[in-house]
Amino acid sequence: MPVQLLKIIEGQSETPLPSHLQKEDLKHLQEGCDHTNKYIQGIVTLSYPLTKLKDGTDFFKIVVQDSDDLCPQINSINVFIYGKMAEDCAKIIRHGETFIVAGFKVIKLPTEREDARHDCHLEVSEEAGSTIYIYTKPGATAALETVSVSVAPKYVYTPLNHLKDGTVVNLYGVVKFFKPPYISKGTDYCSIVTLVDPSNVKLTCSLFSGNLDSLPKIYKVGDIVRFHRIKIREYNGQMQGITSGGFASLTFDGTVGAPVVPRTSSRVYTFMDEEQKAVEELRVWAASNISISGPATKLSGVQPMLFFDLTCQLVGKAKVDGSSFLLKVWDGTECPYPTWKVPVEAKDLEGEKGLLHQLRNLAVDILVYDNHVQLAESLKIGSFLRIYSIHAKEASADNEDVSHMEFHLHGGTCYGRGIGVLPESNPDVKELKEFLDSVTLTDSQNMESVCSMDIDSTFGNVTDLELHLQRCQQLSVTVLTDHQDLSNTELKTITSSTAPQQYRIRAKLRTYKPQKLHQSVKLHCSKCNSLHEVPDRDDFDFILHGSARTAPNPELHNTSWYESVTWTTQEQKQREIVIHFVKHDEMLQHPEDTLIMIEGGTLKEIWKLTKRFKCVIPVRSTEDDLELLDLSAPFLLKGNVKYYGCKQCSTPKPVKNLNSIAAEQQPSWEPTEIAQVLGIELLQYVFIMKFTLVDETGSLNAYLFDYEKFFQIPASEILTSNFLQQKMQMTMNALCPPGRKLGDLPWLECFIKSYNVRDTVKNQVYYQIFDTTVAEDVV
DNA sequence: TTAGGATTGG
Repeated sequence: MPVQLLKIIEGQSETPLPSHLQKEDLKHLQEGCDHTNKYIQGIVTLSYPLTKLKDGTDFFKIVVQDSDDLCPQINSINVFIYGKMAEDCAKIIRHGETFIVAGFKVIKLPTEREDARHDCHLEVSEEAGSTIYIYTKPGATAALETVSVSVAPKYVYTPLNHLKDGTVVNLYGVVKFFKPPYISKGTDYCSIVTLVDPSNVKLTCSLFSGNLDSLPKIYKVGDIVRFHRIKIREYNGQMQGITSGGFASLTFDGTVGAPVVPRTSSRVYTFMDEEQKAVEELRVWAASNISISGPATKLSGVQPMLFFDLTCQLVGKAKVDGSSFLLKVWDGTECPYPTWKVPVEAKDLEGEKGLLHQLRNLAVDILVYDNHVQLAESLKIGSFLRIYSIHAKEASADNEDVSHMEFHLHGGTCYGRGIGVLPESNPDVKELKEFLDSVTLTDSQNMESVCSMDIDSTFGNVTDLELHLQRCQQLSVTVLTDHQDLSNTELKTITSSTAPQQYRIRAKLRTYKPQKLHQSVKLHCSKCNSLHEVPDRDDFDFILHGSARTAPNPELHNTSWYESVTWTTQEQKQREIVIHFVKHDEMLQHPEDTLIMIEGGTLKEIWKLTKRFKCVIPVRSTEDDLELLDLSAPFLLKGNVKYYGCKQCSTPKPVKNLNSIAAEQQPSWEPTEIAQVLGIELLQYVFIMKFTLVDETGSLNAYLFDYEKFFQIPASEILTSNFLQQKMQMTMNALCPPGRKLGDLPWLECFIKSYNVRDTVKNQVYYQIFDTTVAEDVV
């Protein structure tokens, strides 16, 4: 969190600006772009009197002219300063002074400007984390120069690895485990919440409150919470959080890309851009660091001996006895097993009789026990619930031929067992409601046929909507290798959102580039992030020819760690070829285990040697050592693969460093290890492709950057394998069958992440596919 | 104060 600071500095040299800040030209300023590390500098040409807004906030407006870049079209901008900063600035800012601001917000107004002023204005305030620097002219009044205001951030958030016993702190965390609020044995409700954050430290909090509403509204693992004033204590050698006076919490959906709307009962809370940023950052972190259980279980998917969470609607309830209570719920799907019916007196059953009859095959009985009874009694018919850790138990009564399924919510709160009421605004509830509505509609049309069906015909009464859903959920030609819990985002939503974010999408591949697949293979340096074309054989040949002019140096033959053999070719123009066989334990190894270094060989000769020996390193002689060839040539050949080094990032070391690998007990001659001892930054083969993806709402171009995972073909091997090239072509034909209409293209499920790329003129958002692979059965 | 995560009974 940037420290909000307002300073007066005499002369620019006295206190330099923070080094991460870069000057932004007015003409490059755009609403919606990330200006986090930018500042705007200009001369104050106009200022207005300090005023107060309707809500009492101080407001100060100035006009700042970019003195370095007097672009005739845009040379000045309005700056709106709010709150304490407005008051401070109004006191000290004078015309002609240099004004610098970082941490501003760019706002575009709908009206077109006709003067040379920017059509956006800057909004500046402590709350937005802005920093203002004013360079006063020498000789300004002494009183002004002494003004220096330093404002501490309003809230400081402690990472979970920095918690100390006995402190009261504010913190953010991702929910790793929780028990929904339940009635404790004392006087309060209790909720247990275990948080984790990017420090990877866990914190379990015991939260108590007499008011159910003031406990965090956590609905699922992965939700993000902000706690204010939580007390930290040590318990059993671990830090523990516990509610203290003034405890307050906000809870957010943990889904990347979902709106950042806090769930809270407080009417007053601080929530600024910084909070939004904190939540978004935690979401992205959580997406790849928290394992969230798979898709929610529906009644149609329950298995015996399963504990599951169910999102459902309450349609009936009844007192059974002192220690158990019956809930009748449905989720629109039908349990594939016969379900038990808990016998209760008709007079004890609360709920709409007509609906209960209508739903008699879809609603299930859940018996809740002990501590859950009191809460269950208070539930309202029609409300939406999430019941956590229901036990699905297969049982058979003596008088039954077939077994049935029972649903129990056992007593206690182990594993978060409990009942939570979901608000109608909850996205899962919205989805469920839509589904239930459609089921009710269908049922009212053919109720009799549905109800007359044999209950054992498991999927006999699948509704039209379900059929439609099944069609929509037809198998994708790609599968996700992680984060299956994320729900899909429409492409239009993605293209209209700011980056960086991560999304799960379901789209069709309209086209891709390059169409010639071998052109998709590049070499990538993970250190400097550069991409290179794979050199062709002519390049290598040329370098080999060049190095052949250097005569082998006999003094370098037969050392302690290699044995050397020299051949003279029988061609007209005689050539000398030297092969140095690297020894292990002073012994030569089998050829297939041996690394050789070669001087003076041709492309063909080297290629032949790679078939016989484990590794081949082309070298040439210098006065006192062997050295690698130019890095445009492969520094190592192993199997079918030529390994290259990054020219920019490599600092070749003496070849004798290989000795350290040779001396290992069982030298593996791994290219990464060889590269390391030779000071080579290994370039990796990678597929780079551009996929044009479409769905019903829009399209976007996403880059595929894949070493091996997506195609399940190593990029390093494809250039030398006809078989793999054919396999890749077939894969692409499956993902994007040539000559098909858009509607007939298969679906792809992918993860994509958006990211910003800024050049001198503008910021652009790109998308990259990740954690996605071609489905096994596609090729 | 309460709970302090860590299933399986009715």
